[in-house]
Amino acid sequence: MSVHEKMNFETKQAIKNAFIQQVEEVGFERVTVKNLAFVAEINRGTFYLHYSDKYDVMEDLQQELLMELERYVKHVQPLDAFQTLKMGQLYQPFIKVITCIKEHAPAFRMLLGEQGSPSFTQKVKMIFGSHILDRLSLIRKEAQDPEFQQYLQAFIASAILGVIQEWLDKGNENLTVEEMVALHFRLIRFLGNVIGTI
Amino acid sequence: MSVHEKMNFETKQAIKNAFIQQVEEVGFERVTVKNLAFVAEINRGTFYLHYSDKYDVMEDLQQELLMELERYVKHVQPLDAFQTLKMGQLYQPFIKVITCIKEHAPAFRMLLGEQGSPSFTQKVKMIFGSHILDRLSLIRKEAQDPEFQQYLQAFIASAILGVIQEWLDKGNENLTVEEMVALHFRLIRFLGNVIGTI
DNA sequence: TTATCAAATCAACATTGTGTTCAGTGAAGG
DNA sequence: CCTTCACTGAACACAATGTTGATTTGATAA
Repeated sequence: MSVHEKMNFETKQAIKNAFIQQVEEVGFERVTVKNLAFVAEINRGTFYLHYSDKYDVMEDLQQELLMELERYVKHVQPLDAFQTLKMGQLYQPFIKVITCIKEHAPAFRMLLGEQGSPSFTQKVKMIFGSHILDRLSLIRKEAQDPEFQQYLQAFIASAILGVIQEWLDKGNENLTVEEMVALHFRLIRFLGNVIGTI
Repeated sequence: MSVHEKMNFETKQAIKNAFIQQVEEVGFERVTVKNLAFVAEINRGTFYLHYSDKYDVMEDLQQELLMELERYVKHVQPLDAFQTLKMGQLYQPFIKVITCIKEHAPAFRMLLGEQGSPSFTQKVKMIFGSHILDRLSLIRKEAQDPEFQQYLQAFIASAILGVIQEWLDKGNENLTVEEMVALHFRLIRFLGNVIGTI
């Protein structure tokens, strides 16, 4: 634990950036405090004035991003059964999620990537999955069965996050937020058609 | 590297089991060779006769499971556009995947879980995603556009794996393989309906 | 200008896990 | 009976950890 109350914000930020860079480079397990200090250009002792260990940095970073994600998702328009029937309304939370992730792309790319954290991925799914499910259950009573609801949420949230992960992998300049939304419309429409023919 | 050629198979197995148990308990990063040896009830030196470090164990375990998964998935009936039109045919690879994962539930639960490996998860998605996509592109020319195909595969494979992860979490006695398949039919039918009303 | 104080530095320390080596043990099989 | 071989146990140098205490830096404000 740190003894000091107020500390240089930029040092913490430097540590977090070094952390993101190092995890991408060697994977979380191979990150050492020694190397973090070197990359962040601080003394190893200074690290311990801010964090107790590398797990502490990881948690701080995840907390920061999850709160940011909540903030974005919460600012959707209030729920309304009639409005929800419009696709744009149903996907309001989804648009927010894409925007937020694009805003913090390097951190999300790391945490959702091959060297990232499964528990973080799970939490991200929960956050926007529950918001989408809230809207779905307004227009479909079937989506209110708790057992089914749970799997439905896992299904939809995983599908969307899977596409987002692919998008982050490619380097996110490839597609804009609007194109991502259009892509999802196309994917869902495609699936609907396939199902229709069977 | 190990010096010996033939070694006791049970010792390697004991190490792998200890590894699965330890990763679930403390997470991969906190697993130590010292503890693995203790849990597996072998001398620490003996560990190094079989593996060079804990990463080596992780890779061995992943290889073993990925090859097993390939084996299951490959044994599907040959592709045929007419047959593929039947839902059961389209989901042949999917049924194989569920069966294989259920067969090796403890290892998959660990590797696909919150303490698991994102890169392993990615590889599993690729294996069964590509098989499903092969079948889909037989009946839908749209699924042949490489750019779209890539995202479609991520979308479908992630959705299915999301449900499987949920199923593993709950303890897999909860649903049988047949019920899992039925659940997926229901999920896809549900989505089709929702899309239809928009 | 100078005194102050928080933040960062630097060196030293005990501790813990690593990976390697090597002499020894004990059971199975020719 | 004696060889073989997986495994044991103890010792080793090495590297990263987390902590401590003394010291330097630099911004602020009296």
